[in-house]
Amino acid sequence: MDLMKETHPVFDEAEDKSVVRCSLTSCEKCIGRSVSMCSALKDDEIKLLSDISINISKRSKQVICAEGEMAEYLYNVQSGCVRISKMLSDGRRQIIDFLFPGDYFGLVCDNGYNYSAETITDVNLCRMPRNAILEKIKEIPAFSKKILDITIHELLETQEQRLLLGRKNAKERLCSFLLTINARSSKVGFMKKNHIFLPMSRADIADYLGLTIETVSRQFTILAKDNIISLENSPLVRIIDIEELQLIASGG
Amino acid sequence: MDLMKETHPVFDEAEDKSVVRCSLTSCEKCIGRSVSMCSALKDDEIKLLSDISINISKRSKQVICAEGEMAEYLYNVQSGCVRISKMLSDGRRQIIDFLFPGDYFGLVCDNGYNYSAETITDVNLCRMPRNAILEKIKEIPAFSKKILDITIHELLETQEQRLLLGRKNAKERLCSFLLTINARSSKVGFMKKNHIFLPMSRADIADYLGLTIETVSRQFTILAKDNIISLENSPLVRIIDIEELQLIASGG
DNA sequence: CGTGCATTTGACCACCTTCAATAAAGGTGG
DNA sequence: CCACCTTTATTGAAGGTGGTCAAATGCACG
Repeated sequence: MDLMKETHPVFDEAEDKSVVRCSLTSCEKCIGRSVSMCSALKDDEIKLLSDISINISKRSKQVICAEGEMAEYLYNVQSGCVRISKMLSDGRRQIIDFLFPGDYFGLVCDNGYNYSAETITDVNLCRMPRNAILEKIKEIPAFSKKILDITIHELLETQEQRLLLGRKNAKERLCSFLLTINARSSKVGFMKKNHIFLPMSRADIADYLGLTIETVSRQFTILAKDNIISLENSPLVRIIDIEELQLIASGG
Repeated sequence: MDLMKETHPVFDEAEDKSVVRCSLTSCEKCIGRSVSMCSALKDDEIKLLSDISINISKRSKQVICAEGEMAEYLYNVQSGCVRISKMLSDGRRQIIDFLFPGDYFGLVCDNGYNYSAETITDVNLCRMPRNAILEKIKEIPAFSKKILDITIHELLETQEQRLLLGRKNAKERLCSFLLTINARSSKVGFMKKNHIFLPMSRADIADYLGLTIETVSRQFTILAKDNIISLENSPLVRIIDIEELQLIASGG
């Protein structure tokens, strides 16, 4: 049974007791209140949302939702790291994004979810019914505008990523990745300057960058040998030469 | 001077006389009125928009706007084909999308345009001031919702494209491309069933698919030899075996 | 201290790119 | 209308970047 849990992360007996009704106080403390879509809502509007939202805790390596599944809910990441990905029938995988506190997912889909979402670390989520959100979008212009702004920003990043996948080499891809993660985690503010925490595996990074595990590992080694980064304490990466990193990332 | 025109498509002495005020009747005839963002507007709202919009005609191979430039306008394609692309400093290019009648561009940017737009064929455009559109978004919920829907759809397609660029091989990429163009041009309804009109060059297709001209050309030849498509009359492609095309595109 | 998994490293290989030549198509001027 | 030139597309041969396969190392956990 322990093995089943590992290979089929859908098993999560802890789920039941980890689901709790959302309270106003939990909304007050939520990071989404200041940086995510909820920041466009007034206190009384938040109240309406919190009434239909629940807090969910999940252990790492669990499935939150699967590609193709009916899209019932929208999720906001409150703590931890989530990956969203798409798959080809033979198992080739493309990771679309790594989500950190304040990010949400589940809005962008037509009919069913167009990607799977899985936890990378232990995660706290806020789960809202999708159709209720769509109602709010129609009713509250400021909310609609905020969602649009976030979606546009997401589209910009995805277009940047297409330039990476279509035209950058392995080294340039990894440098771009490190800078992206650095910028995002420093924005959420839970890392020392120029220190990057990488909760995801080499396989995840590879599937995000359109490379293999081996190529990612080799490029890490090369960047460390060239004194551009340091890999001293494992899941942490220290950026030594950020200018050089930026130069490589942008294609020389 | 003629040479300048070729290498620097920014020169377009015909532009002045090809710019005309937008009229209500031109809005009535515009394809955007039924399929694009304008479909969310009532007649009197269209009137307000048409007052601040102008119609622009451009010859093929002209620059509409350049990456990094101040984003003043939003454009709606009324006829012809436009490509939008991003570049690396050394000239490597990634085409983000080919735009057909009914498509618009210029909304998604932060500060300046994040991509260049160039005409592939002769093109008719509707040009609107960007900040006026942003005002309308705030004022008219139905308009805001429509823009959001279009943006979400765009994001879905861009994510699908990331799976292509990150994980598909050359043959799968070209098959996916042919199916995408086929679906889009049949939606606008100006092509015979299973006939695809490809106004863009091999170089454009290559830069869209993250490949080289030669690889694209070779894959075309292979698909034709395998009787999956036919290349008889040049810019037109006929799909012979669409099921096979779909099978290859989705990774076997 | 041994097992299991992730990561690193090495050797070889394949797909796509690069370079180069040829063919076809398109545009211009005589 | 044809000759000439330019541009674009096709095809071939050689080369390189990243993939595949395999082994070794490191690390966490019982």
